[in-house]
Amino acid sequence: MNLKELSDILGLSQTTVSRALNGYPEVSEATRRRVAEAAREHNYHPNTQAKRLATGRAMAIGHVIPISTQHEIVNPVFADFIAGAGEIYSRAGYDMVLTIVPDDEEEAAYRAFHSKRNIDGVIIHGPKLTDSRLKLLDSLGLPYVVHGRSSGISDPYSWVDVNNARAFERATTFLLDLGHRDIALINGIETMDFAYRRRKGFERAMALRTTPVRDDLIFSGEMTEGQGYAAMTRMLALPAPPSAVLTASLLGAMGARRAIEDQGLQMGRDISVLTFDDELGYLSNGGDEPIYTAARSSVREAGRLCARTLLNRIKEPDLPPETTLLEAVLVVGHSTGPAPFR
Amino acid sequence: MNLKELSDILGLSQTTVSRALNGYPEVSEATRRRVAEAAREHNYHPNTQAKRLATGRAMAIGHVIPISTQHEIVNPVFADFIAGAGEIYSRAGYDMVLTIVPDDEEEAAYRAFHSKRNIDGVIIHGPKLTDSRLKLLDSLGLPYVVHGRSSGISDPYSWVDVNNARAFERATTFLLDLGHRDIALINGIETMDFAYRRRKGFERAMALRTTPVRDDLIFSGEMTEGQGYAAMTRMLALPAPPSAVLTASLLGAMGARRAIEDQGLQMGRDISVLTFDDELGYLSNGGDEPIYTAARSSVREAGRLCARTLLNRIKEPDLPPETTLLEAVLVVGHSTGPAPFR
DNA sequence: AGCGGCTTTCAAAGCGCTTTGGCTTCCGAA
DNA sequence: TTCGGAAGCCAAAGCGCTTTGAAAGCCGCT
Repeated sequence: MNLKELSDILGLSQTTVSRALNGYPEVSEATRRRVAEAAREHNYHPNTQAKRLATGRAMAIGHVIPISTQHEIVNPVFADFIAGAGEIYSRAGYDMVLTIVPDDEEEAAYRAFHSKRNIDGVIIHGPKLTDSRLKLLDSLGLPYVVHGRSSGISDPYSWVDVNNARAFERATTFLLDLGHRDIALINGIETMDFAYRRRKGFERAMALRTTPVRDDLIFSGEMTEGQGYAAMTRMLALPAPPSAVLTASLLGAMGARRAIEDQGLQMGRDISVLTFDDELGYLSNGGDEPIYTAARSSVREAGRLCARTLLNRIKEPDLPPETTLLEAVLVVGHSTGPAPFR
Repeated sequence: MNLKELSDILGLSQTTVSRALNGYPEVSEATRRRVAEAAREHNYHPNTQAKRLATGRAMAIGHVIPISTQHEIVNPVFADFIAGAGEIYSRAGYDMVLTIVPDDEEEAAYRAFHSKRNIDGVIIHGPKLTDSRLKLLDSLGLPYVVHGRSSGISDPYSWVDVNNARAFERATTFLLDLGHRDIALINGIETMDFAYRRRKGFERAMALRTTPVRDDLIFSGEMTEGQGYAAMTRMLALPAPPSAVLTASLLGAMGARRAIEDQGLQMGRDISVLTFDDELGYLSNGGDEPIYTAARSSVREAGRLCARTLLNRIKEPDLPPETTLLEAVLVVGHSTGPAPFR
């Protein structure tokens, strides 16, 4: 059943039927109803491809999901981010198209998106300190919104980000207030903007209290359970181990906890752990009462916001860039306590 | 730059240029080279929408990802599954389009896929015991491959599955051999086919050794860390707690471990834990030496296989259904040991 | 010279929609 | 009674590609 057949049945022109179904004003209410009725009855659904060709809009948003080339890891926050964004897309009638590429082929993926003209805009995930993708997309004229920011880029662009610096500054201050001085940081990869900002926040809090940052208590790497475990194990073996640790993800915190308990120590008493919590659906930080003290911000909500922002930009391309800064909330769990005497 | 412009430049017809670029034989090698050269030089890329409309093929595969309505959880294995499938799709020039829906709207999502005609086939995730989606897709004539199986469906269909029953039977036997008799099962939701089969495998192994299955040691629910923790905690509080537990996922096992250690017990000595391990990138089960004894099977590889099978079916729709049964390998870690005396 | 059979190229007809520009009606105002 | 304009509808021209059916050119053969 296509438009032609339907309009033949109705004894109307394709024009009128098309207009009736798409809510244009130059159709009488009576015919509009008649058309809608017939469309339902004959189970008519416009062919998406034809519509897209005729309108020039792809009605789809692209996401390029990089796979870490070293470790073959897909960032686990994507699932939740996409769940949030997808909700908005489907409500607006947009498709979500995903491309999964090794992280050194990302640019090519964006180019392919553009030259195949099968999407109307993209979300940039995991921006680097100075991310070359922004320039690329600007030059291609492809609307985009960044999930995160890119500190090295001064031109304005649209983004949705958590105030990572502030979150880690507050988290660090929280630990300092508890008397900790040897505070470790198990961070994400610091070429990533979010990790860089977190480090800065951490350093700022330490500096404000004139507490030295110890190089041997800083780790930067992929945010997995295994890395958290390995880093924590190494630090606990130091002559002067930390009394508290900040981790960049709940998985990392779980790894750190495992390392702590492997040494016969107890989290929250012997070693404090404070983590960032993206509120991933399958990895909740306890129920009503959090297990880990954490800076919490929902990545799913960020997905929703990114999607809304992007759809706006596609509708009104000439609007100035729109930015959203989310604040993480610091929730207190059982993983932190006063610094023990040494 | 479109086909018409390019062919004008070349002084050839659109037909010839199209054929040259698509590798049809009725074009001389000389012109083919000339055309390819010009296409590169003028940066010509065919418009995907137009191509799709003309050929009637969408060159895209649909995935419907359900969100648990009760718990708002996106199954964490999807990320890895999709990474595997996406690899195959992009190599074959296919797009991957995702729809995220509450799990009670799944059927509608498939219908929408079909009536919008914007995909050539779908992957069915998380089949139920008797999954209504298969009938639906059959009636729509939409090619599909099931990741998993649906025990209640007798008509043949294409699937890729792990031998869950066998894996859990072997795992259970492994624990029985270590002297365990009070073995707990922390399973997935048992309306899901994979969980049902795991339970069957467990029961079979127990029956073969005439060991009673205790109802109070069976839990079925969402496979999260929190659920694993809660279930294990409850079981440890029983008058006769289990000496070993089978969990359906690494996250569940991590939760169980946390519960065990909360009680001051030690995993592998006081309580044995044996888990299913989907080899998720961000959740590795230790490095060379596994932490958890586990039945292991890569969900990413399953994604690759599903994708290949589906693309085959799209190319050759009349082929009889193709099925692949993967065997999980049992790897021994530190989470299991002989049953302690009571 | 004429002919059948290749090879190579082309014009034009789709694919199923949107949208432009124009054509009828019909009504109220002049 | 005429006329302007609004309301409602339509034919046809795209959108950029593929594919059908036909034609032109060239070859060796009789």
